[in-house]
Amino acid sequence: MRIQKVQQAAVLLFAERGFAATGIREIGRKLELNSATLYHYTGSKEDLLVGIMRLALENLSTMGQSAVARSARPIEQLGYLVSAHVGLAALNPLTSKVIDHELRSLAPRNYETLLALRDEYEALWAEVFERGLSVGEFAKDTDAKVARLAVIEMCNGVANWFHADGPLTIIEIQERFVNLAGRMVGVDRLSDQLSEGHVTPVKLDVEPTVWAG
Amino acid sequence: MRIQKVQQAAVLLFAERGFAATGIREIGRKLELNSATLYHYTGSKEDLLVGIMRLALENLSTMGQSAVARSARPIEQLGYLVSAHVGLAALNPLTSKVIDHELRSLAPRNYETLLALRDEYEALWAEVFERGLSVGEFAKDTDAKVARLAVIEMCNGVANWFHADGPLTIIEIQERFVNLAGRMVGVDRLSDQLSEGHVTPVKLDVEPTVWAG
Amino acid sequence: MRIQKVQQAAVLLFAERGFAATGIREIGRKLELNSATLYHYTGSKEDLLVGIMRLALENLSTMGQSAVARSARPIEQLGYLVSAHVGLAALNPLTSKVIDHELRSLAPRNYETLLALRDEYEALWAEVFERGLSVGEFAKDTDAKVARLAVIEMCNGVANWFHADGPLTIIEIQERFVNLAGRMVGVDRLSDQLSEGHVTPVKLDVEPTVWAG
Amino acid sequence: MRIQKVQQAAVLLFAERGFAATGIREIGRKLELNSATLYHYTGSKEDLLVGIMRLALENLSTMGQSAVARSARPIEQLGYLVSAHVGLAALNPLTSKVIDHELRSLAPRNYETLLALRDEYEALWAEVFERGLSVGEFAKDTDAKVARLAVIEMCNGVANWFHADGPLTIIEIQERFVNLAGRMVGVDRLSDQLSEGHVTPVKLDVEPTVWAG
DNA sequence: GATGAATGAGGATTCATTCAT
DNA sequence: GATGAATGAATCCTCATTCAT
Repeated sequence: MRIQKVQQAAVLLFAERGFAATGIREIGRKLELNSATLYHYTGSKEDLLVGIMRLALENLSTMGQSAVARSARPIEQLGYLVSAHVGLAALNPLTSKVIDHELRSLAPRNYETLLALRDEYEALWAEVFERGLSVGEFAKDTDAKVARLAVIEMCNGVANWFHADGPLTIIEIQERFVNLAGRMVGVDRLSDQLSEGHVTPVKLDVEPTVWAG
Repeated sequence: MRIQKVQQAAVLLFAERGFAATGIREIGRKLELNSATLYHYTGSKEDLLVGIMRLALENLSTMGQSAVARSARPIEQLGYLVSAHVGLAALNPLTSKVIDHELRSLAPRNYETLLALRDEYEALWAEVFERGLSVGEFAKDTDAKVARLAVIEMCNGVANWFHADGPLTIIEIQERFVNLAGRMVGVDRLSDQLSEGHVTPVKLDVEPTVWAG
Repeated sequence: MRIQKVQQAAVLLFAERGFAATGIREIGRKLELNSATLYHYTGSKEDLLVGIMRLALENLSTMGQSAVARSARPIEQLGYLVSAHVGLAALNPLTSKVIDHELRSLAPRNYETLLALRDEYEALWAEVFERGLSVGEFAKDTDAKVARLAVIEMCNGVANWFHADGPLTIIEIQERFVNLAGRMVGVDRLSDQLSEGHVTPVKLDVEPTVWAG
Repeated sequence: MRIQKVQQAAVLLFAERGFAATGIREIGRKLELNSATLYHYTGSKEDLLVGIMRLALENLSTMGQSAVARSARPIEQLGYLVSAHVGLAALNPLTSKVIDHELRSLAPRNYETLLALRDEYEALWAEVFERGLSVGEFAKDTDAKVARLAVIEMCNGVANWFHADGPLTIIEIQERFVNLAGRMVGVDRLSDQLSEGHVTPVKLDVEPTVWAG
């Protein structure tokens, strides 16, 4: 039994019912483990959540930096960011739900730390939008902040409805979302402009493997 | 003390911390009321949530129908839907968060009922996208389902960041979002095509009035 | 609305579920009355019980004294006591259950008072058994105390199973029980020796009228 | 701490104050245990009651079958049934009170199950009375049903007043009750006819040991 | 008489967590 | 690593009762 299994069980339940509504005993039950045993793997229920979120947010941030580094042109950077974000959300939907919804469940100390991680990530987007505008690659009438928030939120949504056994592959989702985002800033068929192709997402260690049925 | 005040206090806390993490005593404390007294106004904590969500979802659904009824052209219908949805989310951000996040907190019976309400609403959008494509008003390469989910999710996001005392008015938000949604289906400056102007949102009875400070 | 109706509703519920398991609101509901209104009729839930038990026990005691006064012979006195007790239990089964089971629900002060009433009544029986033995009307090998307790308990039992719409009339029950009690002290067909016939029981004001169906 | 101790504490309190009037905290206090700890031993307060009643009723039923099996003659069978029942009631008075009074405290599901157990036991008595009459061992004018109910009820009563430190031993109680029951069906000195002697009762695991003082 | 609103105390139960084994 | 027993605090909710209207 490894910490990873514990985190996966936690992610599954946190995503499904929420952190507050999930009992430590439920996590134990899912692992066929006494709840007391979980305390060999984690200091507290909140620590478990923090470990999950930190890993996911650090991954997201790193991925974002790589995405931006793929090109010097804001429009392409936007495409890679969307591709990476959507890829991560589609391949790790449960973990993505957790980072989207459970920041508020953290005690102040942890909240600050993890919020900083997320802000760092969002700052990448902000810069891309600002440069896209100043450089003139984005439509002039774009509101950088509103557009940024809209794009990120629409990408987050993927975690809510994407299913691996659905009609679309992850690459197809990425393509559609890149094109949608491109259009939002006035660029058509942005997907075609990504010379490196779509970002291949990584399956996070904390993402549980759910069997389709 | 009216049921409305109870619902507003509940919305405030449910939106902030989540349903599961909110105690009935906290709601009472916010109202300076003994927790037992709350049970004069509601049958249970879940009933309180159901009352709130039903009202909000019914409102959303009605609003959506009116929006669609404003025009026969899918592209305009999309604009009005976005305008209405964003308007509601901006004027009632806390209630919107609750309907976005707390469906999962409901027991099966209530879950089904309210999910049906939301599905009814989303069906309006689905029809608009399908007709927009078949009629040829939307760009041919639009994926109706993906685009619909993306647009709705980006509109929902407004509830997460909009503040009445921020730099933008509700109408400005509506305009920007209508334009973003228009572009997503290949139409520029959709806001200008809405002959009736933007939908004026209604402040829901359950939405608490928060004082900016 | 009279206190009597309140007492009847209370007896019905106390007999069915027990005093502790009956809520003041349930009594109100049965009367289509707000629970607060009940406090116009009684000082407290316990007062309600006390009123019921006092009336019933006083009735029982009075009835017992009359029964004993009907004859100077212990064996006939026993017959009349049984006839009276069984008659009361059969005509007022719910109230009888309450006095049999709910003494323990009373606070010390009330407990003492009502226990004294019941003891007074049981003393009548004790005297009859003692005189029956000393006078030689009861079989010599009778254990006065054991027989007395056995007879009383078996009579109490009537309240548990007698139904007005059952196959036996109250008089038939009385006859059978008088004969059983007679035999227990060695006298056959005691019922035939009761020159005054069976005691006609009184329907207590607190006994609810239940409709057979 | 064993489940048995928990059951004993529960029986003590349930017998004294009734199930509904007994708090889970009181049971804990009696055991010097936090009330939460009780939930390691039982699923709920009602489960605790069910466990107690099931054990007692199964014991009663088994004992009744053995009693009937001791002889082929109904009159002796009656004697053994009374001996067994009274013996059990005298040795386990608190548990007996619980099974006599608390069936009504059970939720429908449990109520049915345990009522069936009790009915099975009472069916043994019914058969004995019917055969006693048909075979001609019982007085011809006996009303089988009434006599049966009277005898059982008078035996149940033992639990209400018997004390181990009283003047009579259990065997003496058994003898007197067997004789009383015999006379009720027209047979004198039935105790002398029980060739196997009185039934030796078993102390149930759930019966608390109360120290006389 | 009657009631809606209100409450403090307490109901059963579950919580995250600790610790000796 | 693993667990059963244990607990204090908290959970939602119901209790009997009071009181202004």
